[in-house]
Amino acid sequence: MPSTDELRDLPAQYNPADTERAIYQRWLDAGIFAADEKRSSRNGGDRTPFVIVMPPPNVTAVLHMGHGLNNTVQDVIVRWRRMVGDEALWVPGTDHAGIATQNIIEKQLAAEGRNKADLGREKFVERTIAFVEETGGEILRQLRAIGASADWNRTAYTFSPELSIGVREAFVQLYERGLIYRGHRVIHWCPRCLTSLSDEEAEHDEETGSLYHIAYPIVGAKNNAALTVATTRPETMLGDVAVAVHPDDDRYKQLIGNSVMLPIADVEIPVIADEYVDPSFGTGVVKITPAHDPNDFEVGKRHSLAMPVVMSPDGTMANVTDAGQRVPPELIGIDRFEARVRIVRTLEKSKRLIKVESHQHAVRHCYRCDTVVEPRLSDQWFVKMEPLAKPALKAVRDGTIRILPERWEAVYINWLENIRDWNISRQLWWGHRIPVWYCDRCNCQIVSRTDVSACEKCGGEVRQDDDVLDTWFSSWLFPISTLGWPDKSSAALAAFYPTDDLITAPEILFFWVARMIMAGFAFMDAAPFHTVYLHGTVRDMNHVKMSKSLGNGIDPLDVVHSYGADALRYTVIAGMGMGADLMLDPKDLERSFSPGRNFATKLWNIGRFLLSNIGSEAVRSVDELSDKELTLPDRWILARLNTTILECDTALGPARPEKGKWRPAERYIGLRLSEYAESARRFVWNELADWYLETTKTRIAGGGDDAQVARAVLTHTFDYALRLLHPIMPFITETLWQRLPVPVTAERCEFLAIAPWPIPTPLSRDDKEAVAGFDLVREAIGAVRQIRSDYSIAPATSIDVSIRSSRNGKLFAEHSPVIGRLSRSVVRVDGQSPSAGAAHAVLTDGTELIVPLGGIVDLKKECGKLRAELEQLDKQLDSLSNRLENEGFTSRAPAHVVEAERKKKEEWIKRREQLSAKVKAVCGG
RNA sequence: GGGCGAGUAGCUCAGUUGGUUAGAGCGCCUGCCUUACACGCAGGAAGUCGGGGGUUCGAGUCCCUCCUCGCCCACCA
Repeated sequence: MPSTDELRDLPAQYNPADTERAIYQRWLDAGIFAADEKRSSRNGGDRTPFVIVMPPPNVTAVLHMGHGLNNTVQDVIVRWRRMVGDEALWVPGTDHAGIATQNIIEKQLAAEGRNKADLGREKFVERTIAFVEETGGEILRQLRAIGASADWNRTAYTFSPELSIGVREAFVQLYERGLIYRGHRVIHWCPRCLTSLSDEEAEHDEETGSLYHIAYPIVGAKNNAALTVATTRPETMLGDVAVAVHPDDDRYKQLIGNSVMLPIADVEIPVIADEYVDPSFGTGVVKITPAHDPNDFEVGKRHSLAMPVVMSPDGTMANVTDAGQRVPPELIGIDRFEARVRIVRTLEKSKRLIKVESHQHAVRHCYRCDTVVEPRLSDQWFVKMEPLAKPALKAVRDGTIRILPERWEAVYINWLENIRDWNISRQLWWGHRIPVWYCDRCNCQIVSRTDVSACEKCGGEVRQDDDVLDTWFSSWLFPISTLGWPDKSSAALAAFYPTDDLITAPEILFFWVARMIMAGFAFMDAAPFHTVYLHGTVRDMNHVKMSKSLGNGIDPLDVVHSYGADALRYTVIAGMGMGADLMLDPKDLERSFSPGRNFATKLWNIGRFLLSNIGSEAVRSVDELSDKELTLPDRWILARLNTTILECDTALGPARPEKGKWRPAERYIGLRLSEYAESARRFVWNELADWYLETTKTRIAGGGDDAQVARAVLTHTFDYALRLLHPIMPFITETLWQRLPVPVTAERCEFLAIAPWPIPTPLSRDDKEAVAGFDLVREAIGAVRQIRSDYSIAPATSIDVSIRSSRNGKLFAEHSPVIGRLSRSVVRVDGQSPSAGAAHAVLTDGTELIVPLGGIVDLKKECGKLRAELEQLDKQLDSLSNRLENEGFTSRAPAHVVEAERKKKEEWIKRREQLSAKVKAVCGG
């Protein structure tokens, strides 16, 4: 424990930079973030486990506000549960981020004037590993700066050898269950990343394009008759193998079975009938390009059409497969968008272009590089999703899993109900290689958990599939793989799976959250967590999402440096309603973060007052204080503390469902972190600091037994306040708490971070009476302050206040020193009657306050103000009376409402009397 | 095209099952460096609750409709 001198030497200004790092190190040294499997009740220990798995940031990422928000929310919850006494585990980790990381290395190479082909696959992967080793994990180090209390011993990486075992296991298991298959179909292809993408990775973007109407001459028809097709993508027409019309479309019925001449390519293609065609759109005639459009692919399959591929993987025109010489030489090698322009120009010249309409449509883009994706026929590995989706749907429907805010549950359900198979193969070099080997000799395929060096059947040479798995194929296993799966005897898995909360942004609900739920059921037969909390997005003041590329970002480390981690955390938590976006001003950090810093400073100064006035001598325990010893303010603040603890607990809600499933009543409550923060802040600032602390000054200065009581209550209250605030502002609360004098009887727990979460103290006292009593005292102080302000009485001018009270005379007499001190007045109880020329105030209990104003103020002006106030009150009273006389109201409104209105009327009448007395006093006569 | 959310004080947002004088923080105005704190203290101004219609004794809250913004989903080329 620090010496008294040390306590007194608390610097006047709190400087987070001086202390945060050291405190964090002490937490680490003490191992308080490390969870122990043996202590988990699931392994026979005495603590209920509470587990959060961190959404692993990309291994190449640097900390931005989004991470700051996400991880602060997680840390607040984990710290709360740790204090409550759970065996709290927060599993940190990073994601190897296939495409994203590969893109970075490719950019590096490009800057060196090279490309990945120059290096070759092996060298490229080596280089990427080296890069990740050097820079990866930086983001996890940065998370420590904001106080993240993760169990760093368990830091996971989706591409580590341990987690890779799980990836293979998952693939093989699903394959064996018939849920992974190789499919030949049109998928989303990114011509820049040169890989296929899943449906989720190809993002829709609304764009204004053109709808080109093109004439395809009918073969053998007279007068150059033609069918006009409408398309947004003329460049794919070279791959057309038919034009389709609706079978019932009278306009075209008779042409079915005929042929048309495909312009430019100059090949004959049939006119076919297919229900897929919507006669009311465009011309009612659709060109069918099976290799470059998913719908056309289906049509092509139905009609057994050829599927010529007329574009290279990089998006340039070429006769790739089954295309013959459809692409004319002058277009070969031309980029698809340039080809579109040239084709349109050619059609125009040959009068085949009928018209061009402006057209709104959604175009899909690569979620990593924003390139327009190209639908492309290819062979890929798919996961059959419907069987996996079933239990995941049921879990949310039956309350095994809840999603907050509630509205996301509908979005989740809608997606799963319409789920489509998941393309998991990527034509990349960075990622988990697909565990499939091919033997060209006997033409077989081997799917294996371990590397295969020779064909099982013929002993021939084998080659592994070139493709890698979608990054999300490893991330979806994170809750189980980080805990040891597929080793089902893993102690960690037994102790900590299923986990509890999953906290992330809605953007990855489908990418990650839904798939984790499916994986949980598929591989562990249990939901991975019972609560999904989807928080908002960090935006600037124009509501634009913060991003480095837009330059509207805020570097959390800058904020930590200038304002402290606690200020950052407080701002993020207090400013964020359930699921709502968080607005911060990148151009004015002061505006965004000063409230948090100011609150930290407030705490610091309460601490300074407390330590310099109370010293480090052990205080008495509040449990031992008798009712008689406690003063009114003591009882008031203790009652307020109890209320505040309850408010915080209510806002935080139940940590887990009672019997494995959320009951409707509790399903959508809790995790209202901003309400929790606000309750704690209001208590500390507006009750503890503004009122209670002020009342202790005279008592502590007075010495004696009562000073000891004040010391004890103040210390206890601040102690508990620090506990309530610790999850939000861990650094400053720990710093101050470490120096708090401990009650004589208590055992000092080493760290606030593991000190017990407050529970309301059972008070034998009549709380209600205490609260009402001290509220009266506060009201008296407020009344005098109001008078001083109304009459512009300078602080230096001392005024006399007479208090007349029949019922609460004793109360005011007892607290007149406090009233005097806090209202800067000389207070006399049972003073004179109100007379003209005096300010007059009446408290709710009827107590009168009289302040003689002789020579101090302009009474005339004040008189006018008062009369206006009286008039206003009369009006309101009138309308209230009318309501009560309205039979519709008295007969139809519930009795308690009518009763409440009657009571209110009585109160107002009373207030009217008081006000007219005031008018009389000030205005005279 | 389908679905969801939002529109309340200058800004960011609370407003429980309808109950009658709509709240907080920041900002703003006034006065104070009162021996924990000017990163502070005290006092104050400020809202036709997006528009219109309806139900009701009573609507920010329920219903209908329109407007504006945002998000998610989607194989009409």
